[in-house]
Amino acid sequence: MKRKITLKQIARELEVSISTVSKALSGSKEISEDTTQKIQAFAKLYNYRPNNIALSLKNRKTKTIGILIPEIVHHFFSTVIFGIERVANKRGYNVIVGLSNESFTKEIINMEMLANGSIDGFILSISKETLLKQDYHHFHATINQGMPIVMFDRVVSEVDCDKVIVDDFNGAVKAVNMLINKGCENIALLTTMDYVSVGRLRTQGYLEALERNNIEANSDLILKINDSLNSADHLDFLENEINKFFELNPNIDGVFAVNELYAITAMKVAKKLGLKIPDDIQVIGFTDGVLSKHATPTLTTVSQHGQRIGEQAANLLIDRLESEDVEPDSFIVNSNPKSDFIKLVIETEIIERESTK
Amino acid sequence: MKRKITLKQIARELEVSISTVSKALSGSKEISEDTTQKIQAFAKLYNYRPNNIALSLKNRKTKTIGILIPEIVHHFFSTVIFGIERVANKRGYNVIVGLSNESFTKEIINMEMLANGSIDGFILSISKETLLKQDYHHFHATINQGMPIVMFDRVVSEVDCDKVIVDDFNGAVKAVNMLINKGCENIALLTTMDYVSVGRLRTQGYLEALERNNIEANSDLILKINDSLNSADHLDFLENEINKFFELNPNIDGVFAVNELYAITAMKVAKKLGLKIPDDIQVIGFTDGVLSKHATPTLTTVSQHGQRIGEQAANLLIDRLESEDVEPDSFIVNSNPKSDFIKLVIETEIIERESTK
DNA sequence: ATTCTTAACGAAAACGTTTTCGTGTTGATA
DNA sequence: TATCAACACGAAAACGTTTTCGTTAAGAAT
Repeated sequence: MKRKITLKQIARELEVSISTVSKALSGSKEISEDTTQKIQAFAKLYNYRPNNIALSLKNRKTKTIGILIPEIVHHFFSTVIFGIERVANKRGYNVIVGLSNESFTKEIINMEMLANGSIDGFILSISKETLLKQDYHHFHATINQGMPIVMFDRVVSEVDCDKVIVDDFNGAVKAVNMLINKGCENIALLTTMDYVSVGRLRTQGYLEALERNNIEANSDLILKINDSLNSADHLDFLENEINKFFELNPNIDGVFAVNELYAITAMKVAKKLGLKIPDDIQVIGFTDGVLSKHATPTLTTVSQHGQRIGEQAANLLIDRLESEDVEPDSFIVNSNPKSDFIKLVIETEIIERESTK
Repeated sequence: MKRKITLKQIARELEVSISTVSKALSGSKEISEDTTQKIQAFAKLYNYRPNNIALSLKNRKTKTIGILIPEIVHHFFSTVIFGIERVANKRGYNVIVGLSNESFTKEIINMEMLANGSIDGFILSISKETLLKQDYHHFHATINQGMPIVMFDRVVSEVDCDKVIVDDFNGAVKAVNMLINKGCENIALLTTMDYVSVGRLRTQGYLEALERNNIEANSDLILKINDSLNSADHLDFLENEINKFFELNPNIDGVFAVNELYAITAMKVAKKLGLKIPDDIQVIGFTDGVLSKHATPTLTTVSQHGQRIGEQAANLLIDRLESEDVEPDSFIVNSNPKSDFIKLVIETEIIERESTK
């Protein structure tokens, strides 16, 4: 087991100084042909690679970006990570991921753990608990320390930073419009509680689409589902809720659900009630995950392009990191700092499958 | 925007030396009560946190572990990451993830990028291309540099390191046994090409179970699917293959599939052919992912406990990392180095759902 | 013969820590 | 009064780089 070789060892072995070795390896013309040759050969032989940590310390930048997300066993989030990793890698960065598990405290701990030099900037999506508490001091703190943040999907106007969001509102409008165009007259909405902004926006889109088509919204057709309980119990609960809902409103001929799970559960319940999809009832979901593709019938859904979100977020962050190099402490008088932050809206796209006519 | 404060700045401000500050903050009794108080108060006020990079350089350990997996948009792998992150975090480690995208070259590049000081050790699952090429020099190289590796799921006997694997063989045996016990007489196997070890092991388990029950294996009932093409085309191709297969073998009354996708596709095809599940044909899959839970009917499947795999892998790695501290360069004469490596086998568990009687 | 370039290299600082080993002062002891 | 221990602190090395600024010697120019 041979430890990694360092400049110092090469220098000692070849009886030159550390600086000479460093220069020779970087091809400086300050060093003679002969010594350069000799040093480079030796380095190749021993497979010398500069130590990243030492470089990070010297350059005061780590070339790694921190991702902080609520959960990872989740199609949308893993798609975003994929996108981030793709461009990060291409641009010479590594990614280190932290999971908040939707917890405020874990979010803070994770940020503090990473903000002490381990990374150059954050890409994150806010945890549910943080959104509930509306306490954003940790974001402000790290931004104040000069560490840039890019938020995606679950963002918040109280924090000034670059953002990449899904056009939830228009995605919902498009979906509901499609249902209307395909002949639905009583369109139900399956949504979450309001504090998660994306749920709220999709709900608003639903209402907007109805209004644009001069259809009066009927609160009986809106089911808000409490998503606080987890997995195991949740599934039964969800099925029951939707079942009751459908039985109470037999006139429903279209369903717009704010996520995949609600949509396919609705399809399952509908089938059990003897309804034919898409003949008796049409369904559109949100998020183009694995469930939508493989459900029977396959689910028409609003795709959020998670990978693109990740790619854009990574580009925004890295652009900002590398622009900071140029203006060490801002030469330009910043007339309106807030306008500096970019908010990218990623358009949604409806993927038509079998659950609509 | 105030940059993070350092020991040096505290020292200058308080007119003491850097060493005094360091000692005071670590509570050394070498420093007087008074100065300690003063320094700690000042540090708290300015929210001092030691710089991780500097610590890493000094201690020659980064307290972060590198994860290298073939893909991340994949239920099993993200579950493993979840498990890793959980114990890593608990034990004071960060995780940095790299994606090989099943490519040999990307696997190597990623390893080299991380092996230069960024991490203390690897947890990885081998890419398909690497398995095909059977070229493992990069694993040997990093191990030789003193960087420990823990492999999971897709492992290989040629590399000496800790391993955490699923009991694919017995999982398959159990599944096929269950089908037999539930009355199936013509059990089909849906599997991949042999070079992915897990596919091979599950196939062997299938054969073993038949043999144990004195049922002669029938090669007509085994469908090996070429999984080299990706996603979009793949799905149609898969459905066609299985369709042909079912039509050619109308006597099939049980299906064991080596993954979720094959299983639910089989169910879909079966339903289209007018077969009732589980009455006419029973199906068991492998991997307890989101598809199994939400398919109609829900799928009986062999759960691999991805989270536990991740947790065990992380524990193995960290245990090894922290034991190395004690024996700097092994005092003990290692009589049999190979026996030092641990191979954990995580038992599978069959989750019974609606696709079996 | 003296000054000036230039080539080729080395010394040292810096990044932010921790830790070992001084060093000076104080009060007590012989 | 001389010695000693204890106390409180500082200097410096070390981790592995890069880079700035010497420094030396040789050859060219004056």
